[in-house]
Amino acid sequence: MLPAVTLDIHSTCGKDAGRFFTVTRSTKPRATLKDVAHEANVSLSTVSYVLNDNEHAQRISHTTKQRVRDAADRLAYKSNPIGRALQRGYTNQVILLIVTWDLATSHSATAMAISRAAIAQGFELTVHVADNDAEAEAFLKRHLLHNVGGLLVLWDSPAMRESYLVQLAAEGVPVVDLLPDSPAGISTVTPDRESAFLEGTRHLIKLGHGCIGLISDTLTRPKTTLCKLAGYRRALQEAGLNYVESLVVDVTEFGFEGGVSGFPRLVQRNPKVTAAICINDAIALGLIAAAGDAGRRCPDDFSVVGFGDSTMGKYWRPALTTFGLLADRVAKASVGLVLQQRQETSPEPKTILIPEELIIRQSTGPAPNS
Amino acid sequence: MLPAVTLDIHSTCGKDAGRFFTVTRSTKPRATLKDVAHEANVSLSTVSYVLNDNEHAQRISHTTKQRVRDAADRLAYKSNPIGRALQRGYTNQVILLIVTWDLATSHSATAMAISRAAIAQGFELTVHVADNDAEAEAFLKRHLLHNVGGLLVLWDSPAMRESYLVQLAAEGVPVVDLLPDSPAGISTVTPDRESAFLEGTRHLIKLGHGCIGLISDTLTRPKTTLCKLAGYRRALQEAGLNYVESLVVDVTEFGFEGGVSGFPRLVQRNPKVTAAICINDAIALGLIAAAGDAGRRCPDDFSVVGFGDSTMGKYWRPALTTFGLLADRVAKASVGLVLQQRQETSPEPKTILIPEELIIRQSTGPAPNS
DNA sequence: CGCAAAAAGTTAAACGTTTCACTAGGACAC
DNA sequence: GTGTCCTAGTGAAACGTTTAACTTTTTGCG
Repeated sequence: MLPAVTLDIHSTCGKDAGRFFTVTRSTKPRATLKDVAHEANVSLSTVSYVLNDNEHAQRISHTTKQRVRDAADRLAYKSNPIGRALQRGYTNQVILLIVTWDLATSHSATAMAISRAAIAQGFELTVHVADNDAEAEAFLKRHLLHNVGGLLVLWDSPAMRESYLVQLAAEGVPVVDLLPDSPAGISTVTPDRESAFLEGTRHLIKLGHGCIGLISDTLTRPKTTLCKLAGYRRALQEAGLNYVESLVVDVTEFGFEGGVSGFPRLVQRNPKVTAAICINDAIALGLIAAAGDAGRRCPDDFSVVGFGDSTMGKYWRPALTTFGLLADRVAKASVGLVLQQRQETSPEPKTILIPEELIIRQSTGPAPNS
Repeated sequence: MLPAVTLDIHSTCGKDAGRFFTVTRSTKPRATLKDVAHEANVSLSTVSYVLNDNEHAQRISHTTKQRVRDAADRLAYKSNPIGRALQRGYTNQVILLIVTWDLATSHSATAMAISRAAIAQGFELTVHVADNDAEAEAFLKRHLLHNVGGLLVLWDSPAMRESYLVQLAAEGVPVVDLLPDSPAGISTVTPDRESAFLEGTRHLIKLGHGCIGLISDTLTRPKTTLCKLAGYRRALQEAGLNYVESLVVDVTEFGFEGGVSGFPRLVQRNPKVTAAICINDAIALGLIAAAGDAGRRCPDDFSVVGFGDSTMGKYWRPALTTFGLLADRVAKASVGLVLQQRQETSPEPKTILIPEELIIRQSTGPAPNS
């Protein structure tokens, strides 16, 4: 009945494994509506009405209701979601599709928050991690499309999203994209990177810094980085400061090492620079470390702002000033959007920006020569 | 048809939201087996046999098979997992239930790894995060028990696991526990904490340390901590060193601050101590920080070993010597166990221990006075 | 008393699949 | 010509729900 399978578990078996207390499976099948109906001496539909507490349930007498409920209790009846889904034509399952090379980052925290939010709205969250585009494609082609309550997508490649998400949305699946640069017509929930960098740069300006660097991605900047850059430029403009190309340093390595290599390049090109804002925390910490190695203490000689509120940054010394994403709000908003799209027959795509919170710690201070 | 819902999304709406490219839902329902049968001019059952490539499919001529497959392609038929699940009586859904107060740790990494492993075996992973025991209970009572392929559990409370998991297993749900101290009769996959601490303590002894502290949990030690303690004691015993009560320090705060407060207590009670092994990375980093504050540099004056291979520890200076869990192996083993239990009618509980890898970095060095 | 309308349920079809049991038609042997 | 076996399928029940449409009984009212 069940498909055959070959196992391949290479591992040591614990010494107290198999205490010879073997669980024997009870073969007694679970109670169904039919069983309850029989037990309560009513028809199957009556049981369904009572247990779902429908509008139709008002047409059923109180005594019968009680009899049904008692019977259900006696038989420990639990409704079978499969049967229900088949009849109703939809499930309460929301799928989170993650296609990305870097899982270490906040994605998993987002996933957990989404699970919570989904549960709160009566959904259940299925997480599908794909290692590459091909796997994700296979998944979408095969499994999906059927009866799913909604689809949330964390997919690095905009091209791939373009080719699949639009089609899915057209087929009636509520799709919400969690990264910017979404295809037209797809709803998006994403952190407000521009406002964050606006606020972060403002923070540095207010501290007296007049020459502020931006440590960025590789040259082929994704939309996420462009948003951050835009915020940075707006803050400079507001304050009447010039935007200088040389203050934006592109690092090729994405993490800590990127920050380490970025510092000398930034300082060499701009001797007067006293602060920098970085596109993520790891780069920021690398920058602090490299600055320290070069004899410039943070925050006395050099201020640094990160992005992402990593645990690393929290416990680093000096503790990192950074932006925390309100993962709960992202989760709530995206699940909410799915729900909303399920209701409407021709939903209008929405973009919801979730603000990031500036967390001021020790890595930013007054400009040294002020 | 769909349940009504009230939304409550408080957030700024992006300026380029709703580019007035509205996706209109095609109302055309998806093709079913029936449609394919009609298209190919065969009976419904024939289509089922062909598309599943059953043993019965051998009784069907090659030409008919091709006709069916062509028809399915033309209609873009995709099998409906709900219908299938209802008929078969089981799903390929594995549920990961996480009930814990600390989500920041490796749980989410494990979750992602399990998702991967599940997919590789043809399952899909549903993650259910519960904030407390009551929520988890509600979930198990309501949703679960039905048609689920398996249940993986990360639940802090052993008492709760005791009361639910055993019952579930008896009802035929393959249950795998991912924390130690499992109820009797439940299969477990868990890191081999004892061997890790054995190896970690050995590492310190080999470096010449003769007085090694252990920074532990609160006094009501969970099984996880007891395992670690056992490994520590075994290593001491092997080396002919005495086990001294005062070298084991219980900290009340679980994270970084715990390490900070633990250091003075350890040193005060044992002036000769030159190294410590900690039950997690955060405590270890706190310990290093506190040691530095007290004028004892790591690793020259004081060696520290952590547990968990956090990103923090990786980029800390000095980089932390710690243990990395092979999350992929945990995932593979646990999904494998679920599969295995599904096959057997009265499965024997197994305990699989996954080894942890000692990652030697900069926070451990030769004992100072050797 | 007679009729309408409300109250309290019941019947049966439908959702999409799987699979056991059956059959129509032909080939082959005797 | 009859019986047996094989090939290539078909028919129909079953899985557990939901729900539109119907029925039966009771009550209200003139």
